Amino acid sequence: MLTKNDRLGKKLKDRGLKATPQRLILLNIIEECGHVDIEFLYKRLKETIPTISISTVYNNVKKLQDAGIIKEVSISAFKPLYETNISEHIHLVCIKCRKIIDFYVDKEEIKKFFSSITKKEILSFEITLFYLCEECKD
Amino acid sequence: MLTKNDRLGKKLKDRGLKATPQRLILLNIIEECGHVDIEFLYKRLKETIPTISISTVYNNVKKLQDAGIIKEVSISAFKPLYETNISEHIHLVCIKCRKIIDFYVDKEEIKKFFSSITKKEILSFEITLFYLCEECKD
DNA sequence: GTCCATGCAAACGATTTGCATGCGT
DNA sequence: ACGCATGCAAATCGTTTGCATGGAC
Repeated sequence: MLTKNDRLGKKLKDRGLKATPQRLILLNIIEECGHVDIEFLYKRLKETIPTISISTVYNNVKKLQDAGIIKEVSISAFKPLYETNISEHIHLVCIKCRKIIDFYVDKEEIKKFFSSITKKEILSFEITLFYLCEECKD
Repeated sequence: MLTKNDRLGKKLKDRGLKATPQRLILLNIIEECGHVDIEFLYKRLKETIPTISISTVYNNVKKLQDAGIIKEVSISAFKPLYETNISEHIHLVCIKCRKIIDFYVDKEEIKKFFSSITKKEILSFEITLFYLCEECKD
């Protein structure tokens, strides 16, 4: 039975990165909170490690990105966000509360749909859909 | 018969913005070049108006965005880009030469497709597709 | 002992703001 | 004459870098 920290530590070591407390907590925050920006990460990290430096946050986010452990999300009117979800999915954004949720799709189905529309071989995609979530419909 | 400047000037005045030379040329550059960043705009504007200030570029880009005349494009690994195209379309990005082209779609068809997949009423979308363009296939 | 990550401070780049000037109406 | 846009400089914000320290292997 692997603890959460063991699992996150393994994730890091598998890519040749040391499993420091800073990195474990950072990964944990991203996993739990979904789509977070640098500022949010820094604030949350400081709760556990009050001495953490903002440069450590930036440096680690970049390292984890390069290692393919986290991914940057670009959505207009949002700051760059980070997520641990590597598998292909699309984002659903509520136009009112701005909450972002992941929606898993059949990657091949999406690629096929757009290949047929564009008459080009689509290799990958970034898709954000805007809607009004249940809570905001009231 | 409207000249290009008349047309761009009207676009500005219709939204309550003055049609200054800086704004007319800025709009003209975005229209001609498609997806441009601030730096590119500034360099190109200086060719015609050598005294133009970078703050004028920033301020005008923001004003035109607020007025709905130009739109910001967010794509991972790209700086924020601006386009005059307001009508809904998707972006095709070559993974090799990074050239971006617009592809016009039937908005309703796209919304219907994703509404049926997600079981939610999709109101709008931001879609970027990655592919290998003809020139780069060699 | 070596390597790498950290925290701090300084540097840097991008963007915003305040203000004096000047143009267009 | 008035209001807004401009250009400049300074201020600010976000991000990166250099470096000394310290911990893990």
